[in-house]
Amino acid sequence: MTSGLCSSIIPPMKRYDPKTIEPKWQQIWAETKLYEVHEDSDKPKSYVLDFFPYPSGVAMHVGHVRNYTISDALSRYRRLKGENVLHPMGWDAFGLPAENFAIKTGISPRQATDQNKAMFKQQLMKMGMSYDWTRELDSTDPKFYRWTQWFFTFLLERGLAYQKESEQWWCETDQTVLANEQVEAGRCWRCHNLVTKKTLKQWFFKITDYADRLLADLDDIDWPEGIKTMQRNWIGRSSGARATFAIEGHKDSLQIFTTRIDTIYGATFMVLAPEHQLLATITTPAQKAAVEAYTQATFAKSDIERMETDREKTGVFTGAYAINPATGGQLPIWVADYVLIGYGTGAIMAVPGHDARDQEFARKFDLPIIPVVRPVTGKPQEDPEYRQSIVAILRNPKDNTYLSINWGNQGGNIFIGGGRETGETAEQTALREITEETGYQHVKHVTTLPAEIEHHYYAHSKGVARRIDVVSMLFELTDTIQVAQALEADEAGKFTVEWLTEAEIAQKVTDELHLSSFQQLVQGQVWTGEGIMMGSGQYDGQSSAEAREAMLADFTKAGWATEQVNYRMRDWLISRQRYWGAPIPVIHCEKCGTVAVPADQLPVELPEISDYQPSGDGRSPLAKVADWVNVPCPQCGGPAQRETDTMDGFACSSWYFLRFADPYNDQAPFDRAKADYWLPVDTYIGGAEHAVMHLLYARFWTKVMADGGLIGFTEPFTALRNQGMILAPDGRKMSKSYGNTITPDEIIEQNYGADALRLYELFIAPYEQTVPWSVQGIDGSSRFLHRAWSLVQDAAAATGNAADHNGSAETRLVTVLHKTIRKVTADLESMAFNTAIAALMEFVNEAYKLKVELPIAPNAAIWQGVAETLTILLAPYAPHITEELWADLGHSSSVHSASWPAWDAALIIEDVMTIAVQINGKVRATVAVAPDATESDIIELALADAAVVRNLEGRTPTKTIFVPGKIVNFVVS
RNA sequence: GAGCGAGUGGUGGAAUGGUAUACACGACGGACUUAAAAUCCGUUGCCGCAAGGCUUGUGGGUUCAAGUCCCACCUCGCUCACCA
Repeated sequence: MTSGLCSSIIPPMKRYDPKTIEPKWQQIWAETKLYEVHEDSDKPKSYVLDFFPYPSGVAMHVGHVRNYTISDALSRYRRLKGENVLHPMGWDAFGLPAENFAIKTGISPRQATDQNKAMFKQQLMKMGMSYDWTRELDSTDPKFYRWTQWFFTFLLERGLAYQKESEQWWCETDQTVLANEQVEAGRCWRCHNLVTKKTLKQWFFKITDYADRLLADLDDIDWPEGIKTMQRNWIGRSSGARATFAIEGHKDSLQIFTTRIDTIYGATFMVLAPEHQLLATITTPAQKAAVEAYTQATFAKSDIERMETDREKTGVFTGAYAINPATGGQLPIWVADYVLIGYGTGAIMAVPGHDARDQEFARKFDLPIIPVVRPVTGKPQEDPEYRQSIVAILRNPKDNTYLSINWGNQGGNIFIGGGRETGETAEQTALREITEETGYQHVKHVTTLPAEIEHHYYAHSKGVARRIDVVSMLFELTDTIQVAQALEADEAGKFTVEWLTEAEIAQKVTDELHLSSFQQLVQGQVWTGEGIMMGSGQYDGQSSAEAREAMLADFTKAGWATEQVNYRMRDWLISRQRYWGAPIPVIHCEKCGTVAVPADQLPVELPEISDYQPSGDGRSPLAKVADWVNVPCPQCGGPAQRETDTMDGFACSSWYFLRFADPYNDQAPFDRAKADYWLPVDTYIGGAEHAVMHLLYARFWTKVMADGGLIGFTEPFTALRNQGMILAPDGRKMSKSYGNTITPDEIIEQNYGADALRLYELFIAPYEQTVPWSVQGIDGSSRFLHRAWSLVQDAAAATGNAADHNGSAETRLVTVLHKTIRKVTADLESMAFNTAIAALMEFVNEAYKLKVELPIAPNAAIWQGVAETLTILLAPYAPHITEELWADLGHSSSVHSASWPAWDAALIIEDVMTIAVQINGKVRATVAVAPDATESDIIELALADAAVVRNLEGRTPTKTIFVPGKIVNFVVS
């Protein structure tokens, strides 16, 4: 056949039209139940889960769907690898937005939620996500929240849920209390209005009981380090001591918490939080008015004002004194708002010598500052030589600069320093060194640090390790007359004298001893680090760490101190004064007290109401529904009232991942065998914003369930991955209010289709990186799909089986294909989707070039095999087009049920290797060699290269580095 | 202020200590077209006509060899923020 005839007979190539292909396959997948999974499989299980989304009233944008695209690609890859993949989706649908919408419009939260769910699901369906929709969950479905309520009673029975009257964050706008985690810089996390405090009787979960395990188990899970750090900081474990201080003339004593019991000899006053109960009893009549005025003023301040950290310290003396149990000394007791009632005991011993806040306070109110820890700087060395030494900082008061010596490469800028000679005072040494090294003579002593610094260093110029005790002094220049320097031989000409400003010092002086001297002498900083004890009686000379242990042991024996661990984390406030949540399943009976609703009476269903306004008295709208509130007591049958608070939405998301394992169970929240089969979640994917809330709560519930024998594991999410945010093309966050959102729907509509969108979501950057969306960028993904389509369609349509073809082109094609399989496989294992897709683009580009030498039509057999592999490699990201191509290649089963291809290492070996030739580390030439060329062959070839000869300039290499397959490096002098 | 992360072309980005700038966007040139779009083929870090030289935030160090490892600094992003 001639080519002219051919083109008139062969029908034109089938056009790639995502708009017809995508809905077609979505329907077929649903009909054939392609993504439904069951436990009865001999394949290894894998559970890939997205964070539980809240279906808001605004459609998802391309940033939201990045999360689902990543997890879907991963799920599809794992299925192809032969794993039994659970990949479910559901709705975390309780919450304020739906309720506030109801208040505004009268549309019930139920109705709004159902609409939003439908919209979100529709969006995900159009994206071709491979969820097992038979397991879809809705946390607002009574069949689901029945079990959330069941867990509440489960916690109640175990003493892990309790009720307490306490002051709590209160959002006036949303008319509800908030958990600590939900207050961000003094504002409500939902409406961003300032929050206040309100005293209410509230339900709590005792998460603090699990603080140690929540901390320790972080070590064993594969989570981003940043998230683990945030959780560690949030839990905020600090171990220290609780100590009792007697109060002069009172029976009551003062309890304090400190992590630095070693500094107790340096305590010079005590501070109570303004809310501290003892204040009323210990304040003397003379100070009463002042203290009351202070506390009143404090309470009148908003919490946001009180949380300002750069505020000047304020406080008032109470007139009372405590006795330092270690020294017997008298310590004035002050009240100040920098001490927080919620942490420790709400009272501290103040050690202004070693705590920056206490020092700031002491300076302001002229209280004594006593150092009891000598600073230690530098790294201790073996067998050090001991010397006494000085650091002298000389200020020129005229322009506020400081004299420094620049040693260049030998150590940068330092101040004047030197060893003390026998019989010399520190001040004499300083004056001598200043004159010798700089020639200045007329200076006056300003101040000396009260504690000598112990410094360890290696003196390179003398070749010895040294431990020195250093007296640090500040001098001022009285006039600028200089005499000649008198330098030691090894110092002459090696340094220059420079006058530096404070800002320059911060940049240029890096020596720990000199910088620390400057910070303490000039900037008034205190030493908060470790060191050697002084002024502390029998503990003098011990390291601060040793003293901490010794004192704790001694003081514990003496009966006035005890070891104590404190957590920053508080118990989880679970009650909310809102309608749209799971009712707390509790009934208050006058006779029986607080009674849990029995399991067989669950769920406590939300009544339908028409008025969603909060009741205005700090109770939820449910309080207004009399026939729902008034019920007989489950225990005595007498008159009783239901609890009207509902649960925080985070209760639902603390266990939903277990329900996916067994979503239809009406006897239990889940069957243990099913839960133990599917869980823990293998890969959990979502944004970093849930670092401390959901992820901490879910870990807590999992541990409670494990302790209760409901499951056989203690961590819910083995691996966690955070996807980065997609910003709008303008670089700002996508937001309805900026009008810069881009939705997946509009991109699919513009004929790009879901596959191009999915591909671009993954190609745009590494998945964890924040990146602005590029409107034109998606063209590249779309073009690539069209090119892949043409290639595979050409192969599918071809029928030839040429015997006499281009063998070297075929080898090349197979080599490139197998390299691509290897690269794509490795990249998917590490979720490097962007480079996996780049490798596929390279392969298609290469195939386009090779089909010139090895035409497709007569070589159909070769190209069809290549096309099949390419189609499978592409399937995880572009599930629709690959399904269509797979069918056109003659398959009747789904490409998503195919097997992931393996690569053959033998086929990857290239027939020519390129070796770079370096001279002194610079690439000067490349040589082409056979893969089996020996080292000496290659070196000989390299030395013969014209560019190499020219650059060697007749020199003979003194050394030759050979890295097989990579480089040859000739070292010449 | 503290902790964590990141600085590579015009842009998004690539690179087990071994040929920096893969892949893509954009731009430019060409083919096809009556024309445009689409498509296909090229060019594209900087300086230079070229030979060649220079280049991964800045400065230093380790190494035969540094974007990569070490030290200091600068800038940006995120998180926490008086937690004793």
